[in-house]
Amino acid sequence: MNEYKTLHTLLTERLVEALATVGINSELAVVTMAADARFGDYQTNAAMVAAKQLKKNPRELAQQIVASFQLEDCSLEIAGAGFINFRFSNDFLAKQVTTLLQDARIGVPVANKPRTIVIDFSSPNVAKPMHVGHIRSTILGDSLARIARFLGHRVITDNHIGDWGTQFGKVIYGWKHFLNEAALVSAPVNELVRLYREVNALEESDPVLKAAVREELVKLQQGDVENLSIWKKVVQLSWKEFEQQYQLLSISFDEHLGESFYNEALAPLVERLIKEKIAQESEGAIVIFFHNHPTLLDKPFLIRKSDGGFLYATTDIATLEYREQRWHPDAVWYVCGVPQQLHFEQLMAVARRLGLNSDFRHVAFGSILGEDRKMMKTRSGDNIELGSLLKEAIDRAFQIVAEKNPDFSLEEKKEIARTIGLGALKYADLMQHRMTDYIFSWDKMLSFQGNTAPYLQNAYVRIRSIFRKAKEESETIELGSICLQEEAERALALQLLQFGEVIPAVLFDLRPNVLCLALYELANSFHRFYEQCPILKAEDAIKQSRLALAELTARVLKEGLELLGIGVPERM
RNA sequence: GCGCUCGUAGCUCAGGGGAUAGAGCAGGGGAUUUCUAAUCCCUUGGUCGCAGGUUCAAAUCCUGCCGAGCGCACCA
Repeated sequence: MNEYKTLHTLLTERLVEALATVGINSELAVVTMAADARFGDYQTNAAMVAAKQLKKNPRELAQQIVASFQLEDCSLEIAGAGFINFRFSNDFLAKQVTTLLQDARIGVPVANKPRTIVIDFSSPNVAKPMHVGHIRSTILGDSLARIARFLGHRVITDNHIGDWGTQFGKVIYGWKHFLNEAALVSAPVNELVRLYREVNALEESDPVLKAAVREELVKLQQGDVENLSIWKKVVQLSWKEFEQQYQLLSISFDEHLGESFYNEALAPLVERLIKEKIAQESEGAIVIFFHNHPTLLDKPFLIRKSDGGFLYATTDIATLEYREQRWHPDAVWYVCGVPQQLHFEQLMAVARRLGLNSDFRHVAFGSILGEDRKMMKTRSGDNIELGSLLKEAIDRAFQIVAEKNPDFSLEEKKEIARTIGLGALKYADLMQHRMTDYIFSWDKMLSFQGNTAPYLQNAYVRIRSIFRKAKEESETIELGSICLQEEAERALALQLLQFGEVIPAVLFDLRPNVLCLALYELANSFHRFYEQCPILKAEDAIKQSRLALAELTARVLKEGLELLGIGVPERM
């Protein structure tokens, strides 16, 4: 499959040649998918752009380009102000899509320059449950990691957990005075939260207790053996619970180097930054100013508090350096909400000043809102816990499956419910443009209509069903070479061929919603094909061709969903 | 005050220099002796927040304004 080229690549290469013949800069060889099927399969606006630069008539230039363009299986036409439209022959598309049957990568090219990419995402806080605030980072980050890996990049996923900070004073005090051992065993993080809240409440009216809490924190920071061992247990218990949730979500990390991992690096780091005149004292604290950044002029970056304590900015700088030393990354992606935009802008400015020139990207995203358009919260105003969200997704999916297929075994219903419920939850997040705030709706994400995971999974399930039936009818199932006669077949084939173009495009601006849309359109094309083109009842050659199209569709759907971190059931 | 992000159909959202601005839901009308109707087809619906500017071409880029959300010194 080395010589396989996507339709887009093929057209771009030939267009470069044609433009060269006509004497036009090859940079203008930009090919896009046609805006409308009426205009063919692909189009280029090169003639219009070139006409402007060369002060020539766009349609005449288009004529010359078309005359110089060489690709047998593609017909060209000039339309409108100077658009050039490309339309492949059915035979050519059929031939191309047939070759995909032999390709394990279903037409997705491997990156020609593999990069080392560190992806920093999820980052929950120890002794607190994960909540809605972590969901987008977790799902988005995982999907980006999967896609980057599939394209051949070296990816390191690092969960920068919040395992150090002032909250430990309260947790340790609570642990020593109010710990309920039984509760700690059954629901560890819940118990830790209870301790935190109890101490927090008492503290307000009790200055003596407040001082004692403060003392526990200081002892921890100074390395007190007992407090350190309590802290370790708290971290372990929390991580264990996080891991269960990640496992349920099929998400894993290469590293989970939390904030505490960098503790010892912080003091020398600040000293060094002061010595190098990058940081300076201001109002008792140590800060970094950005005199060369107009928008950051009045926004210093605090790296040491006036009481000597460090901040997450300090840890982030230490992390920056650690990652550089250990992995020499070409890129570092921080998958973190848009409210932290300023922090990352500052952090990246520091990185540049330190001479780090990886491609740092803040992969920002908007908030999840409730039906009232406000940040999603429980009725009492607390954050909604991830665990309860996952459970509800599965429960709701179970209801639907049980209603639709009461005869499935309980075990199968449960498994299908997990795949559908969690898939729906993930997909609802990923199908959204990441910058927009979106309104969370169970009914929408679990619907079988529209751009949802169940709709895509259903398309896959229908294909599996066809193959089960085919197997009943005859022992061997033959996938023949594909021929495209019906419009629905052609449209489906084109969608299949474009999978290999979409995947790299997702990484261009780090937006899996592009992939979601492509998969939705594929499923939609398949459903249309399914309605219009009988498969098993067709005569042999057509049957084999249509089975092949169905098989490819199933593979693309499965692979595409996999890249989103979503599974597919065999039945539903 | 400064900054960031966003204003597109009744609702939820795509589209981020190109052709007559698209989907889903909701509303209306159809299709089922079936390979899963958990689907498909048809249809109603829009001054792309407002005003300027750049361009052969602006929902898209620039400026200003209005509106919403979020950040901006010792939390993360």
